Amino acid sequence: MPELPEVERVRRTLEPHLLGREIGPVRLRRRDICESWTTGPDGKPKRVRTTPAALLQGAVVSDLRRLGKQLAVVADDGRILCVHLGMSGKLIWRAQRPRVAPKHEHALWTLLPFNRDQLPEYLAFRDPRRFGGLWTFDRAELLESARWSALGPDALDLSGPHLARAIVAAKRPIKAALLDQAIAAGIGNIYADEALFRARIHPARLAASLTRADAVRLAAAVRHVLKSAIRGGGSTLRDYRDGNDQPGSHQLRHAVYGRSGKDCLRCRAALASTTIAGRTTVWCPRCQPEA
DNA sequence: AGGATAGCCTGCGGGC
DNA sequence: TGCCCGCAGGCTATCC
Repeated sequence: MPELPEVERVRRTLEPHLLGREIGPVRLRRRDICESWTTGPDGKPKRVRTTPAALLQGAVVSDLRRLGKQLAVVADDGRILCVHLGMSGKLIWRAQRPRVAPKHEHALWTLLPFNRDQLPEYLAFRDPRRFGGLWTFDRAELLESARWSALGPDALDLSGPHLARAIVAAKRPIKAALLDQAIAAGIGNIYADEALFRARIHPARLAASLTRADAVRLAAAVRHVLKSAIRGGGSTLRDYRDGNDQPGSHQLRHAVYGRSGKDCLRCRAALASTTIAGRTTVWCPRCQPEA
């Protein structure tokens, strides 16, 4: 699924289509992919049935925000829609409504035209595996308090000192810590491996065993790898498409992910692979020593 | 209490 | 050709 760079590409490609737009009729085909919350009389969040209004029908989009792998469509009246793409989710702008709804297209928003002589456009959420989903809140602060507060800083801003502090006592592999969204939001399996390779740190090393210098180097590698992937349009292994349905090309630049058994691009040693935190992990035994 | 593991889903590619 | 298996970019609930 999309990790931070892919979600950021979706955000950037959808921005021109959505900002300032009024949302028309909304169609939710599968109710079970969406969760809606309002502020109760006691001020506490209250789960409610999803309505078209909760899905921003009638609202004007004022902002498109991202934290880690999550995207939020902000309306000018405070309503907010959070989208998580999971493994196979796509959020795609369409110039026309398809004659037949594509399989697994769970939600479709009408984007009203800016001028009367133009036709409406559409925004579609499609997610075959349904690991992703939609969350709506009647106030933007609810998204922060109910959902985004569980996330660490966005991985694009991950600082060495923050990472060092977060892992100082962590008795798990450093790769598992990188995948933990509470430590930094946005890193997934691809970019965890790529960042560890760049920082020359073995993925199975106990997180607490990293020196402060290691952590500083690793945080810089995370930022570099993510920024480079954003420039490359994200990684399209199979499914990923940006908001305009275009694939990325950064997969061509992966140094280790998906290259098990192939030569290390730095030293020519054969890349090794194993399972860490339940995920396939690839590294160079020579460039990323165990010690 | 933190950390590992199974489970949620569909689709695709490889091997037989 | 076709079927079955394993595997996939994420996260959570559950167990130890």
